[in-house]
Amino acid sequence: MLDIQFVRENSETVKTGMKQKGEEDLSVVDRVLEVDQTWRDLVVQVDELRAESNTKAKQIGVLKGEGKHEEADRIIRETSKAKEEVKELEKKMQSAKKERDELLLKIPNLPHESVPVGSGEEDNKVVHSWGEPDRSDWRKPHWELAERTGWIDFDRGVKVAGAGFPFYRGDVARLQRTLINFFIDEAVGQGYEELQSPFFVNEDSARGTGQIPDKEDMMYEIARDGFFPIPTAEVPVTNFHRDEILPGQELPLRYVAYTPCWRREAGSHGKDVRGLNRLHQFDKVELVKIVRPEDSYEELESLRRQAEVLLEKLGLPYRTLLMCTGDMGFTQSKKYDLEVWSPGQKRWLEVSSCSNFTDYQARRLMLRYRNDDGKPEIAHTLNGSGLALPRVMAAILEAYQTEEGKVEVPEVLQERMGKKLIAES
RNA sequence: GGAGAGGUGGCUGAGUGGUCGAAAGCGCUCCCCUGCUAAGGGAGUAUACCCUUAACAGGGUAUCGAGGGUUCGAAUCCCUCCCUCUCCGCCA
Repeated sequence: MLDIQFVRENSETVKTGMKQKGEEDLSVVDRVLEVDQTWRDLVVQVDELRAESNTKAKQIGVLKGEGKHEEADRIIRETSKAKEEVKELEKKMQSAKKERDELLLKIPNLPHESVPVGSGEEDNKVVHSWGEPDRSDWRKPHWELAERTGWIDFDRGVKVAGAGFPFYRGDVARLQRTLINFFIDEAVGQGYEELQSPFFVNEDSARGTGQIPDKEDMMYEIARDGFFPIPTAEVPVTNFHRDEILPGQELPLRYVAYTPCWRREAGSHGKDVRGLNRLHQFDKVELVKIVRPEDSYEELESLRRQAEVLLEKLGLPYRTLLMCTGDMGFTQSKKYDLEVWSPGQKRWLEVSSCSNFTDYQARRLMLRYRNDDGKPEIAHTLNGSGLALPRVMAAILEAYQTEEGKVEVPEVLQERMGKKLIAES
């Protein structure tokens, strides 16, 4: 959420940013300010009343200590009246605070000035591209290849779990594991700390990174035990330092974590989601950064670069999009999407999304650091996929397939993989 | 899963109804002292919010695992939940 103080002082800036992000109801800003004022008035009243009764309680203590019981009883009688009043005002104050914060959560993070203003996909800017997309006609989409060879077993996945839960077999399973290791090792080589996280989180964590209440439908829920299977490693890893004040010299913190991800993907079916394009369970290597506010946009560039290099090393043509204001997420101030070319489908597939959340996410997490003045300050958080596995797998299968229906192993993986060619098993 | 013990500031740890946001020690910061080092002396050292102020700063409120209750007054008493430790059971 945004800093209430900032909203108080910059309501017009907030509205402008909201409009750019495609929010229609700007009245929420005024309502926040209104309820905030109500709350502040109540705080003053309650604090005064409490100060008064604190003073009296102390007097009573002193009087009783001195044995002046009658005087003490007199004050007690006075005070018990005020008690009711405090209770009532406290209730009002709490509900005003709650209302204000709920409204505040409806205000999105504001876009950075470098983000193109626009309303949809068509306004996203291609800022970088690498490699030549292969538009020849003979390449099969990965699902045809995978089904025919039995490398990826969608049908048995349906039997055992459901649609969107495939089995990977033999060399393709091995290729996936090799890719995961490759991605992690690359990040570790760049100074990221590897983290193995829980795959389930509690409600506080889901709330911390904003899955609740905005994106509840995205997650599976294990209601009986109060867990949510993670939709992305962003959730456990960013929550790692929730409610902490980090020593300033520890920043920037950079983490890399491999996890499976579970997403309900309610309502998405059809051609675009065939094969590996969209799954209920998939693997992802995620990069998370916790940085000083003044560094966060620079850190976003290096984060994006970290992800881009992986595709280059794999020899997969891709392009990088700077998302426009209208196509950005609620909590993001700036976001890049990396799209790999899928030569079998003749389309771009999103394999990474690198975002700067500035202090928006960290405020909710109470994730702070001690700045150079020794004062606690909200840190900035960033994350990006490096990379999401299924679509990279799809692109590899399609781009590296041979006319005999085999798949070459990308050179950078050959040694780790222990082979150069994946043949039908 | 059963039985018991416990959760206090950066850390250790005292505090079982009143002047306790909290003793003491350690750590940290600044100052003094001492040729250097070590030792010693003094001061300071949580977080959030609100109010006043141009600012420096000052005042107030809340917070002793979380939430609720009793009371004029709760770290201290009661209830619920969470977590940690010990023993037993189970288990990769």
